[in-house]
Amino acid sequence: MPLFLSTHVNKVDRKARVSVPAQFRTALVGQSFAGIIAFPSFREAYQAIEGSGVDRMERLSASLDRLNPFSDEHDDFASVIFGAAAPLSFDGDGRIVLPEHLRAHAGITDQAAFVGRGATFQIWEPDALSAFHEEARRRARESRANLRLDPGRGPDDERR
Amino acid sequence: MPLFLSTHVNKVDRKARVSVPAQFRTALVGQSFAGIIAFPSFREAYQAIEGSGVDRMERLSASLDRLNPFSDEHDDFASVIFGAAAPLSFDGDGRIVLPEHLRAHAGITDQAAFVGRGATFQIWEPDALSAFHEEARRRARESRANLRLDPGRGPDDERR
DNA sequence: TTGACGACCATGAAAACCCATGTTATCCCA
DNA sequence: TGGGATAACATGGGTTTTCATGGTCGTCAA
Repeated sequence: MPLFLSTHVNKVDRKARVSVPAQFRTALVGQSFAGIIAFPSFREAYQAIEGSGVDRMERLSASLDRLNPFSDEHDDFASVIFGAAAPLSFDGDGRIVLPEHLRAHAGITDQAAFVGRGATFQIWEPDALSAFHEEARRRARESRANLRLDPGRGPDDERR
Repeated sequence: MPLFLSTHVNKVDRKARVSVPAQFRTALVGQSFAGIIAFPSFREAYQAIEGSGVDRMERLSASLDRLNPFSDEHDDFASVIFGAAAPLSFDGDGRIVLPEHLRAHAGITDQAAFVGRGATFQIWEPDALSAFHEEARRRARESRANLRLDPGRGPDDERR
């Protein structure tokens, strides 16, 4: 299982290519597809791109398919995730091209920040990322304050 | 097992031919039939065309047969699916011909959107797709909670 | 004959591939 | 430990290949 750590900011050239951080690439060796799977995160709070290796997608697909192939339950989900997901293969130098709809979603123009998240990673427009970090820090401070009043909560709890 | 991802909009020419996206075709190499199986989706919510490789149809048939071979339920299901399913073979350039009854069902005239759904895909009239997609996105956000990745879980996996 | 269908060919646009370069990090040896 | 050599990596540009799309010709059947 791959492990994605730390943040790397790379340049997006005029052909919309970006180098995937070497660390991330080595985390992905041995997967059945030499590249990444990317799809727009559908959170309200921010517009980033979610990324992972194919293996994770295959597991996801298999889970959905096995449960009940024709149920309404996962119908929306399948369309939204798989329909918007793009397999982005590495070129000889470990770069991918970011499709227009993904760049638009994340507001990416000439730089992209790869943010490790453990089993997955995200791709951000650098300024949006720092703004988000700022917010996160602020919220973290607040919840630390709340901690005194409400001992059940920690900085992590609002994430899920 | 094939993995169908992203959305491709292709033209339907006056002979009702459409290119099946190259990505989808490569996902299907090695199957016992060089083409796709298509049948009208029997959902209330929308009229699209369901598509997959033969292998999946064979598996579907096998599991139906194994579970409850002589039930009425199975009977209805079998006639609806297999009766309306059409094997559409690729021509030399990877195109298929969309039969009239399928085009009518989905309202397809001069464009067809292939939407990846993991183990299967759908074929839509582009405008109908965007209408549905908007709704689906909204609903998916709300019910994100109850999805779980089957094998190899990590701390992140239950989120989406 | 007409109309549907399959095989084959042509073409423009877009994507994948290959090579070159500067820069940074890493290694090795004095 | 310093400093030069070397390898790894991010980045830019050009070139070839793939792909979607349109068309024509021939065949078989209604």
